[in-house]
Amino acid sequence: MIKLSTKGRYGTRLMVNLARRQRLGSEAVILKSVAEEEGISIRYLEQIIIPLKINKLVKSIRGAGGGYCLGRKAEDIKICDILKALEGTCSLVECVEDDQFCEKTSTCGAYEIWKGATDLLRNYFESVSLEDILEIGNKKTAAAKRKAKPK
Amino acid sequence: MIKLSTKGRYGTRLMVNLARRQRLGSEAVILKSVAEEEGISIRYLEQIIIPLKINKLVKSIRGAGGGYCLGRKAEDIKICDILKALEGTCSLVECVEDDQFCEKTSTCGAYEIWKGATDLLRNYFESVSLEDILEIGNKKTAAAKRKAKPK
DNA sequence: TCTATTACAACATATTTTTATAGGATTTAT
DNA sequence: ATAAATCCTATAAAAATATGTTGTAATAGA
Repeated sequence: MIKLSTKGRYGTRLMVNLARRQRLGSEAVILKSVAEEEGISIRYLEQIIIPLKINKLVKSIRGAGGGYCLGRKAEDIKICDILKALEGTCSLVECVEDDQFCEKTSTCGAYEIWKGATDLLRNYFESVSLEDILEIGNKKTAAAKRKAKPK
Repeated sequence: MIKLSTKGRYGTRLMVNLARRQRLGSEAVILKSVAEEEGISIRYLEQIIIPLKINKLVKSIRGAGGGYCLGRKAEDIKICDILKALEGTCSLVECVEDDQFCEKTSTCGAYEIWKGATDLLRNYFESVSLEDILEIGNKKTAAAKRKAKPK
């Protein structure tokens, strides 16, 4: 398994959840409700959302009646932004980002492979926004409805 | 970091090393020399090579003068084969491989993203063979030589 | 046949990172 | 004031990442 960590996965679901609820009209979304909907421990989400907040991907409103909302428009938040905030980088291996990391990069055969794969991934994650994901979700739901109630 | 584990990384370097030495005429390559060349603990390589052997990506020759060699031609070993042997799968998340893994896949917005990224990666890793990597390495070396000794 | 070399195996141990839970402090609307 | 939230710190549990030890088995070459 080329592992996308739980931080990256849960954090993305958190952001998608926030985007969806915001589109449906919610002002501030409380983390507890996200935790329940997504089936993730609220204590863990609290930790995960910190870097999202630091990177201005979400804004927080403290106190009663508070919660979280997106830091900017859903179409301006790319998956890559989320992963970068949570995992440090969007790449598969350190050496692709940091040429100090390994002294063998100039002779390493595998390097070119990790570079190629990382570029592919980064391109993809840079191209997809939260808005795009919501659209995909809508199509899925519509398709499911057509299947359930044909004609 | 979307992490490619050390098993996957070291294992790939091990295989590339084996392929290169084999092309240069070595019969059996002893693990100790790979460990030294790659700067990886031999103890760890011993653990990593076990699944490579089980999956017939390498053959072992026991006893004095023994060592390891590729299980088949370098052009017939794809990166994907190596990663599958070492990491179980070539995918970013469990749910893409195993629909029993998470009950939310039908409604999960993020699912389509992980699926798309995984397909991209798999395609790429299925397309690159050890032979291809050696060719890339040759070009790099040639380019470096041209640069060092121009005209 | 003996010896050195090498793979193979089964553990044990240590360190670090990831994953997750817990308790309480702080802020704020009502 | 109180309840509802975020915020902050500590700790626990599990997995990944190694390293160490003590062998056994196979084989080439002297």
